[in-house]
Amino acid sequence: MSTEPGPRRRGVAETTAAIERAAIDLVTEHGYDQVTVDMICQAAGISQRTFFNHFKTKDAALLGTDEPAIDQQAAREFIVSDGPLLAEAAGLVRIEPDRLPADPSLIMRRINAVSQNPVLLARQMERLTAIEDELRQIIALRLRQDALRDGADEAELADLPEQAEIVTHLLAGLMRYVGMSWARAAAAGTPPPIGTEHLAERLERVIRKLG
Amino acid sequence: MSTEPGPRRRGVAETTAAIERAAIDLVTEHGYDQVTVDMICQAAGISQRTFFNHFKTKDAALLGTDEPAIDQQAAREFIVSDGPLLAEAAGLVRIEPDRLPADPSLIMRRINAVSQNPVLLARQMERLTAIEDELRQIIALRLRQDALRDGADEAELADLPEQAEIVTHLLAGLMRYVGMSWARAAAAGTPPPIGTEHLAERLERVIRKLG
DNA sequence: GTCACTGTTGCAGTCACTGCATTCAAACCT
DNA sequence: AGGTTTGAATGCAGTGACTGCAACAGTGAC
Repeated sequence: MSTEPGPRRRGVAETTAAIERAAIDLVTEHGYDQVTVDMICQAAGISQRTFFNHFKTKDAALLGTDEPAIDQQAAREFIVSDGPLLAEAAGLVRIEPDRLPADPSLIMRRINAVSQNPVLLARQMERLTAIEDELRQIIALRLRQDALRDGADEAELADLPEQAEIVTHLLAGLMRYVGMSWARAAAAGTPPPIGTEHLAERLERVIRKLG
Repeated sequence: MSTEPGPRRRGVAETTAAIERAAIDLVTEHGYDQVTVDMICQAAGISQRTFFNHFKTKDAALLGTDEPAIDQQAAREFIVSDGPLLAEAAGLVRIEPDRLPADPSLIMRRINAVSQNPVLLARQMERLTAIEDELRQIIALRLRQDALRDGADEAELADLPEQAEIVTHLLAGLMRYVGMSWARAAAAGTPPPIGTEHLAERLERVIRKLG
């Protein structure tokens, strides 16, 4: 029909990357509401059906395939550590490096796009809830370690699961904070946003007030 | 045309309530995915256009018009109090009584429906973010009070806004916990779910571990 | 060459949601 | 009472996200 010979055989990874790039570019230029899936498809040179073969939703394409996950090695160390709980726990959540887009500038543009769109920001935050379960189990183990170390009684041990849940939710809130400040710094042009180290001292001060 | 004489003049409130009731009933019976807006409209005896005149989205009809809000009187007391910060702050968020549905059993059915649907649960949680801004300002005022009382220095005062944001996010996580346990208790049939009083002692124990 | 595999596609259809113009009952006015 | 205004409800046509299905075309294996 045209000069393009049927299906482009460029492999899953390339097509996926092309979609992500097109999506970010368009949203950066026109804003979230003004961009349709059809526009993204056209820019990426694929059909709409192909788009939805690669991404479950329009939002997913904008957020990318790199999801936050728990660093298993760090989790093992965290469980037996006796350092500041929240600050250490905040360091558990990472993004798997091999899932990151090949083009590094894409990350920056994505952070920019996401931080300027309430809808995307909300979706981004929702992703964190996906790992909350895993997180809760790790925190339960850590609390158990702490309790045993302190020689806790029966009643206190029984309350640990519930406490783990509270801590997990507190932590989820904290991760949202980290995400937001990261996005904000990125949007403002400040190059390397905060890590969790910077957070530790501040958290300590905050927690002292909570009692 | 039919026996029904044109548009039912039953007032906004009644129609809204009818939609809410129909929505909850259907989702309770068939599950979220199996219920379409058309079905809700038919059950409520209205047109689809009317549905969207009353609710912005399908989700909104299921969650109801009663949104969480900050109790202004409680907020004023909170700012000058020197009690446990997080536990007290968790008590600030209420649902305006006059916004609650007339039929009390509707609330129970709604909590049940929402707690069994991840999508709705997520939307419910999103609503909390709407008041986070207001919350942050109140917490900033409270932190300022605390700081002045303790005779804080210049540097510490400058850090207060950032601290207020951290506390707000921690608190947001905590409110999600309260909401979840409430929903869980309701789903399990346990009649009166926890209040924030019950939370206070537990929180104290948790926070002691966070340092 | 044939065959299985896989990435891609078109198409038809569903569902959520919107803008616009219209209708009808009730309240208001004279 | 008769005319006007108002506000809830509606029909309709259209957009945009998303799905299921069947088909098609390069790619590599035998």
